[in-house]
Amino acid sequence: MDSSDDSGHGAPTEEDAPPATFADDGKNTIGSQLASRLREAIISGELEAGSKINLDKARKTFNVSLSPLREGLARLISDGLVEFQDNRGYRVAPISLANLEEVTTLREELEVFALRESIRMGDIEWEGNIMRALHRLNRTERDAARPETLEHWEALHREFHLTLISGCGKPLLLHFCNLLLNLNDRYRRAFLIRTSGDRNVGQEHSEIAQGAVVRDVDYACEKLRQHIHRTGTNLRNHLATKGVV
Amino acid sequence: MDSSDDSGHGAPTEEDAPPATFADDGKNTIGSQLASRLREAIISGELEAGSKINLDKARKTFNVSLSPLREGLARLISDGLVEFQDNRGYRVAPISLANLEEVTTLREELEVFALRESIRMGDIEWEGNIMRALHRLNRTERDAARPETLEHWEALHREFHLTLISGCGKPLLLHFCNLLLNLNDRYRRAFLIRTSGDRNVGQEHSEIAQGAVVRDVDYACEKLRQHIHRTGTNLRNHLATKGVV
DNA sequence: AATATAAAAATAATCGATTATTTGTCAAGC
DNA sequence: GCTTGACAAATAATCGATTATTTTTATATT
Repeated sequence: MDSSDDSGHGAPTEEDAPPATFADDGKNTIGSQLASRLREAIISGELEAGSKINLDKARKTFNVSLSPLREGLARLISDGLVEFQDNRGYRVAPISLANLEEVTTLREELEVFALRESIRMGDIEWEGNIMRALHRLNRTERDAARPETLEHWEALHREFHLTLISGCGKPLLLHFCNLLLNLNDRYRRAFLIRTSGDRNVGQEHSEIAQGAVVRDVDYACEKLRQHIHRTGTNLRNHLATKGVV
Repeated sequence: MDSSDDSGHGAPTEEDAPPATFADDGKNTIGSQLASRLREAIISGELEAGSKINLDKARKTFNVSLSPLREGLARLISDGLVEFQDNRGYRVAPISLANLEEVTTLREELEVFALRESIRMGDIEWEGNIMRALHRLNRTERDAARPETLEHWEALHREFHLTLISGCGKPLLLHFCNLLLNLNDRYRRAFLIRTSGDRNVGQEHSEIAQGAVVRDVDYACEKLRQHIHRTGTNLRNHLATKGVV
C-alpha cells in the first residue's frame, strides 16, 4: 500500500511509516501493544515470576506514559499473568508447584471437555484445521541449540491445542482454556522443556488428532487427557528439581 | 488474580453497608470502588446489556476522572461483564440464549467439579460454613413485593453456592466459578426470577448441603447438577418469553 | 438518486503534572 | 533493646489538558 502514488494528492503528509512488518491488525493503541509485549515478556520468563512491577521503571523501559501502561497491565490480570493490589501496584503472578498442579488438573477437565464438545459440534472445516495444525507441528523440528526454533515450535504447539478445541462453539470455555494454556506455557518455557525419553510427543499429537477427526470421542479425549497429564508430571519434576515450592 | 475489591464472601462476619452511598469508604481506590459499583450496576440490569458505555457520560454520572473509570472498566472485562475494542471503547456484555446456555453448561461442569474437590479436601471449618450459609439462606424470606429482600436473598444465595465450593483449594477454579456466577446472576435478576411451582428450592439447597457435609460425593454432586440445570431451564424459558435470541 | 469526499463533531487514547498512599528511616520514650 | 511516631522518600492514583481516531454531517460528483 505504500509505493505507487495514487490519485495525485501532492500533499507531503507522508511521514515516518511504522515498520511495514507490523500489520495493522487491531493492535492499534499503545495499551494493546503493551499488553502483548508484557504478555510475551511474562510467559517467556523475561519478567521474573513473582517480581514487583515498578510503574516508574516500566514506564521508562517501555517508553510509554502511565495511562497505557496501567491499561496494558489491567488486561493481563484477566489472563492470570499479573496480580494487583490497591495502592500496592502490580506484580508478575508467581509460579508454584500448587499452581502448576491446578493448571494441569483444570486443563484435564476443561480442555478435554472442550475437545468432547468440539467433536460433537465441529464441522469439516474444523477437521481440516486440525490436520493442518498437526502437519505444521510435526514437520517442525525442535532444535535445543537454537532458541528461535523453540519459540516457533511452542507457537505451533499452542496453535494445535487451540485448534483441537476450536470447534466447541463455547466462547467462555475457549477463553478459560486459552488462559490455562498461557499459564501452562510459562512453566514449559521456564525450563525449555525437553520431553523425557519415554515419550513420543509427535505420536501423541497424531493420535489425538486422528481420534478427533474420526469422531472417536472416548479415544481422543483419553489420549488428550494422558498427554496433558504427562506434560504436567514432566514439568512438575523440573520444578521440583529447581526447588520451587 | 482476583481484584481486591468487594463481593467479599471471604469475610465471615462482614455486615454489608446497606445503600450504595458514595465516596467516603475512603479505604479503597476510586478505581476499585467504581469497579464494584459498575459490577453491581451491570448485574442488576441498571446498565442495559449490550449498551455502549460512553466514557464522557459515565465520567459525569459517577463524578470521576477518566483514569479510574478506565481502570474500573478494565477490571470488569476479566469478569466477563464488559467488552472492549480498541479505539471503540467499552460496552456492557450482551446477553443471549446461547450465552445463558453456555453459562449453565459450564456451571454444571465446573461448579460440580469444584464441589467434588471440596468434599474431598474440605475440613470441618468448611462443613460449618456450609451449614451456616444454608441456615441463613433458608431462614430468609423472599418477598416479591419488596425488592430489597430479593437483593438480600440473592446475596445469600450466591454466598451459599460459593461456600459449597470454597473448600476445593483451587484458586483458579474458584475464580472461574465466581465469574460464571456473576454472569448467571445477570439473567436471574433480569427476571426477578420466581421459582416455578414444581420446585422447592429450599429443599434442593438442603439436600446439596446435607450430601456435602456427610461426604456423599455422588449424591451431592448430582443434586447440585440438577439444581443448576433446573435454574438454567427456568431462566431460558423466561428469556425465550422475552424474545431474546 | 446514489456514491464518494471533505469538513466538523464526538469520542477515545495519551500525556505531564499533581495529589494520595505506602514504605523506609531515625530519634525519643519506655 | 524495643516499640512508637514523626518525617522523608518512593511509589501509586488521580486529574485536567492535549492528541489521535472514529463517527457524523455536509457537500460535491457521476
